[in-house]
Amino acid sequence: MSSTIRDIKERTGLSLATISKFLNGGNVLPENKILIEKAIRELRYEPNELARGLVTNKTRTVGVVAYDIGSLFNGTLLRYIGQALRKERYGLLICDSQNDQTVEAENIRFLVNKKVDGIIVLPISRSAAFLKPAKEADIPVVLLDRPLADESLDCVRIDNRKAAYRAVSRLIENHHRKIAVICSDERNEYTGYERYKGYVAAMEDASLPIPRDYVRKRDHSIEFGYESMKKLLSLHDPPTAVFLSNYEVSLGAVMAVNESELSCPRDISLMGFDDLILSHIMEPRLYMVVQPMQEMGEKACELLLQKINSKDKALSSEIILSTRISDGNSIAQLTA
Amino acid sequence: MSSTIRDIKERTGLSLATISKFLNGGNVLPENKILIEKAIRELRYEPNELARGLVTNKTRTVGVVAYDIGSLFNGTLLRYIGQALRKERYGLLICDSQNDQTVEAENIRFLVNKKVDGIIVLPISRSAAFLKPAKEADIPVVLLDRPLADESLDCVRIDNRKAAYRAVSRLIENHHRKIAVICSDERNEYTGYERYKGYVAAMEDASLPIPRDYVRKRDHSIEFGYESMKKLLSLHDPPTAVFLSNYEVSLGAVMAVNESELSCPRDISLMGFDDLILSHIMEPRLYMVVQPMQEMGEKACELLLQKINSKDKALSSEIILSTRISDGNSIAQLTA
DNA sequence: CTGTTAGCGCTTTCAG
DNA sequence: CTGAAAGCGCTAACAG
Repeated sequence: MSSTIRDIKERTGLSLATISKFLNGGNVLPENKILIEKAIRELRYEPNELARGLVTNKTRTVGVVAYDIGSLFNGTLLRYIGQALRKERYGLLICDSQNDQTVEAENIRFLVNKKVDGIIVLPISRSAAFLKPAKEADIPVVLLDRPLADESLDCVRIDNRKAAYRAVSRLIENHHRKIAVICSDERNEYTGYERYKGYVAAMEDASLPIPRDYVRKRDHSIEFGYESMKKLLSLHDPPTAVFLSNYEVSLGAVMAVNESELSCPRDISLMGFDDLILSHIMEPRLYMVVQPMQEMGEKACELLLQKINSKDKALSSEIILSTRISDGNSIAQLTA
Repeated sequence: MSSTIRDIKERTGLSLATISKFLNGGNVLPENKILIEKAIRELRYEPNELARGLVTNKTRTVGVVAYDIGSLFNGTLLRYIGQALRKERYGLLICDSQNDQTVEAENIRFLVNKKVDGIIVLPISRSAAFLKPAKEADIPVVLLDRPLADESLDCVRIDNRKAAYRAVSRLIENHHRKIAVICSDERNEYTGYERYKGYVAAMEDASLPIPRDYVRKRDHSIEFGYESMKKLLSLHDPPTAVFLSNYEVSLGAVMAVNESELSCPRDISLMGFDDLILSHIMEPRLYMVVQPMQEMGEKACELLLQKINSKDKALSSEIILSTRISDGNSIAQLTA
């Protein structure tokens, strides 16, 4: 059994209050300070955070609910969040929703019961209902990557539609007119839908047609990217460029191109999304929409800590971070 | 503020003890049961887990300390662990060590302070020192993927050396004699070293030479796999086969081959490690050493829960799970 | 600066 | 089956 503050009391002859005060950074006589420090060392005392949390209603711990801990996007963001929180001496509790709304709701309840001081959510659900337990317990929440449909809460994200618009525009600037898109289904995913809309807007603004065959919508997976690219390449009137609207799809699509007889950018130009691991190492080096992952993680933490430390819950703010397009060699400039 | 057991007492006129008993699954009169359930619903009561943990010293929560949450290997394992724990109605707290021993040690202390019932560790450190806080608090620990050098603790893993030996033997069976290896450095990583040893043993048992140029040792990264494969392919006496000893390296190496003029398996045969996302979709389909990720996650949970629920701490056991080699088309059969 | 006292929300004897 | 009371380990007034 580990030792308690009471053992220190016995050992030092001081009162609980004095010791507690010392532990929390208060001022005590130098001689007592030495006494207490010695006792702590000898007893290997560690404060019981449960007891502490029970009385203070603060745990100096932040919870993160991620929609899929197995995905690189989530993993990368989690890493940055962890680093940011560590700097502020906050602990981090991560929960995986396994892409399942039921689990997601449970996770919120779990963290609320653990009395975390705040929660960062990478949500699956589009509705705010699952956040109710946090709201009732008055625990601040910040959304990351995806906002909700029915309530505007604090959120850190990019403007997916604009990012996609710019990406497709870049292809158009290079005189591509036959541009296809591979993206995830709107029913599944907020970001997929937004990016698709961006593609459509860019095409329409340039008065370019969007043949049905050029739109491949399904899910956020390597398999889908691979299959779709194979299909696109085998069309009797194939596109000259493809907008790959997320990381997994980008990976799969590049694999399909590399397996084929065709080469990028000679035969097909590519614009990808999310530079997670591949851009620096593979050929063709993809032009990609780059999300500021680190900044996203950091801003989410910053915003959350701010809400934690100021009980004026103010209006909720959306922080929209800007993306950039990293240059590669995957786009051919066609002649006008 | 959320409601407490006391509010239920007021509402029902029953005593704290009765309500507590009900909450913990004890028997109460049917009429009281109804009364309590109604009050719980109306007050949206949720037990305060801190208070509960403070008195019971049980939190029904397991902590996992992963060495790098951004890696697919960790992420995949975490996903399975989460699923297994959920089935047993245990909560899960994940901590990321950011590949840093200091953070790793902090994470252990953090979880101990959170009074988790047990901890699963995917360790960075090779020495057991960082686990001391858990030991002192009498919290059971199970290692996953990697054992420690100086103490034999409960551990779930594969036999890396044997797995590598078999993988390389498979190449040899196909009459390859010039076989290279790309692996991580022994100073960095236990598994890398073991796999390298397996490679060496297989080569020696077959009396095959190991030219210095054929051994590329550094780190567990896509970049390194890519660079190394480029180097190997450009040797004046290149290997006919390469053993890629981990997932990242496998990815990078395949990219390098696909970019080159050479083709697999015609010009170069490949044996990979860890089937995380690519095997089903890419060409060449790699022969790979497959770790039973799901079983690893599940066994680790099983073993831990067993230790949690039996205070006889018995001897520590190592569970060595078997690997298999999944067939692909990345190995050419040479003529004897 | 230090000590006394109460109490956070819950479980757990022990009587009844 | 139920209730009264003690206490888990700590912090937070308030006096001194």
